[in-house]
Amino acid sequence: MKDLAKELGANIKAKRKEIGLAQDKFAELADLDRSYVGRIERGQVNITVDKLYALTKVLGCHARDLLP
Amino acid sequence: MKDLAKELGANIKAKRKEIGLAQDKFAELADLDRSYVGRIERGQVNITVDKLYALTKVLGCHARDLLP
DNA sequence: TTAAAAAGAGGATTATAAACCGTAGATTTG
DNA sequence: CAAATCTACGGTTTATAATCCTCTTTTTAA
Repeated sequence: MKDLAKELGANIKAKRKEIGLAQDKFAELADLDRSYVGRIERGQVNITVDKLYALTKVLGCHARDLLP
Repeated sequence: MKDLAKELGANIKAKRKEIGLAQDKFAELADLDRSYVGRIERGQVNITVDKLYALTKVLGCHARDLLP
């Protein structure tokens, strides 16, 4: 599970960088806590499917593109 | 979110049926509670990514194949 | 080199996912 | 038909996802 979260987090972060969006702004747009988004990107937490969708919506991609 | 869970649940159920696996046995193989798997299939709960993977592992498919 | 912006990190709390109990109702099978 | 099997469904409890708040560290730009 730890690997899964890490890979997913890395993918999310990469996508965010690609867009040139600050973590801070990213969290705000996804209506999530900034520190939590940080934990997600670092792979420290196991997120729910609806949070995953909240993120992909902002990133402008599909969950498929982020899952390992 | 409710729609998301419902669609995901329906996809999981369909895949399980396809394999000819009982919900009961399915839960056991995925190491999840039987009643909880029932709720997942009915779209009543918002599951975490690692539970999603636990299910796909048993179903012999990828998360991509189940996500709406 | 420094100030400001951005990301890392962690404790404490709240919300909710997931487990653990069961019973009722279908559906199938002998 | 009865018995066995499978699913729906709900209440309660436990584990943990997610929030909120704060401070530190790193990065970037001036």
